[in-house]
Amino acid sequence: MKALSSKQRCIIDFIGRFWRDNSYSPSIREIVAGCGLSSTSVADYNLKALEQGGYIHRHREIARGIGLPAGFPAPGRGLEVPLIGQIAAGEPIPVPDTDTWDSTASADTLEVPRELIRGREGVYALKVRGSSMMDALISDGDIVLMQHVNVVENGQMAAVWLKAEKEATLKRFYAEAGRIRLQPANSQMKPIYVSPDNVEVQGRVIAVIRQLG
Amino acid sequence: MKALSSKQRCIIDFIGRFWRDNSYSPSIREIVAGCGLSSTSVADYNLKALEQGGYIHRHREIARGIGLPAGFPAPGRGLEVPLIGQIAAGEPIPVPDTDTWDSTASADTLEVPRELIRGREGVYALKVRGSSMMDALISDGDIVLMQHVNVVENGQMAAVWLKAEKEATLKRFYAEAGRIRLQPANSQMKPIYVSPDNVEVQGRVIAVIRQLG
DNA sequence: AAAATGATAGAACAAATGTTCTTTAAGGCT
DNA sequence: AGCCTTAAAGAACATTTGTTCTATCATTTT
Repeated sequence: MKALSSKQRCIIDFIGRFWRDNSYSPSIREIVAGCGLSSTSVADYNLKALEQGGYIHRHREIARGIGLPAGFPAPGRGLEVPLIGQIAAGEPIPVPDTDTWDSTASADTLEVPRELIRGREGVYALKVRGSSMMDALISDGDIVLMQHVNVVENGQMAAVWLKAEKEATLKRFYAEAGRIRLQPANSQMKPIYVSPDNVEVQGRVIAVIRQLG
Repeated sequence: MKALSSKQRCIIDFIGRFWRDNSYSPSIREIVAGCGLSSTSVADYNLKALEQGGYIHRHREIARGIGLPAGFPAPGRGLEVPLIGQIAAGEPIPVPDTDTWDSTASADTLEVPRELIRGREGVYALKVRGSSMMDALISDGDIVLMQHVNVVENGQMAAVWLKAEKEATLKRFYAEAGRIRLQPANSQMKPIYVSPDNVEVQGRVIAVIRQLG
């Protein structure tokens, strides 16, 4: 299997983008336009190569019958969010830049139901490592779906970075007079009080997914 | 908005089925064949009505450009599982019949990532009511993804029905000599020992989804 | 250099497919 | 009955769109 030419790379990307936007495959001529090709035969030529390589599935004689292998993002269904790393107490979270948001740049992605995201921007996923979050009903191996925000409402579960302690943790966030209360979800554990200068909100938890067995 | 005629019902179902099988929309003439219509104009006539009712989206002049609203099952992406009810201690779980498995018959469905199901059969979802499962890191409002099985391996989280107590609960399941140990996930709670005759496994938990904020 | 292979162009063809027009039938309503 | 709306038939039409054929140019191989 040979390496993809830049044209072929473009074609695959275009098909993926087109699928994302329209829920159906582009026609040959739309590929020609989208990738700046000069002729439908050039598109056909490269599509044949791509099909042989298993990058796409073509349905002969069927209009807009180009399919992408499973695992490709589809509109209206699940959404792909980047799984950007793990969170464990004592380690910083590598939050990606919100401006240059590009899920394809991330090594690993996770498909999640659209209902969980509900149109929110800047959503990413973290894998929880260690059982240090057990007090928040989150255990080792869970996936937490995060939204990258700098400010959260009172009572929301958030990933906060404690500058002095150099520690990231998941806690419920309460802004009180002159201080911040970080409340574990477990009533048996006492809240932590910190100065507003000391905390940096990295994102808020919008969902938890735990896979068993 | 008027009720759907049987033709229109058939058309929508056919489109959905076709989408499931082929990853692309059927052509008008395929709809004609699939629903036993007599002419393309009949299909067009009903498709216009369906579009007006918001049941489908049509892209004019685009071959196979019929789209279905979000939430419809798509191949290779998420899977729809029936959300068949709630589970709370003391109430029975209405486990559906495995033979007549029909997710469309269920009132509510949930789309879950394919990775969570991994090809398993008989998967359904339950909404957890009450905080009685807190000891298993599952709280009120969580969605538990269940697989309908009659026997589980030791240590797996399962929904068990205690015949004598007439009570359903989520616990870790351990078959020991002459008895069954039902172990809460929380070390502060003591296990329950019951007779094998008294327990009926309703399914095992394969994932937990918690939605916040 | 000659031949072979890979890639590109342009055009034309044929099939697939959405659209529309006319006609007919069936009820409902005045 | 007469008139209207809804529904259906059938055909024809116009685009869209996949496919193919031939010629050209570049690159590699012999």
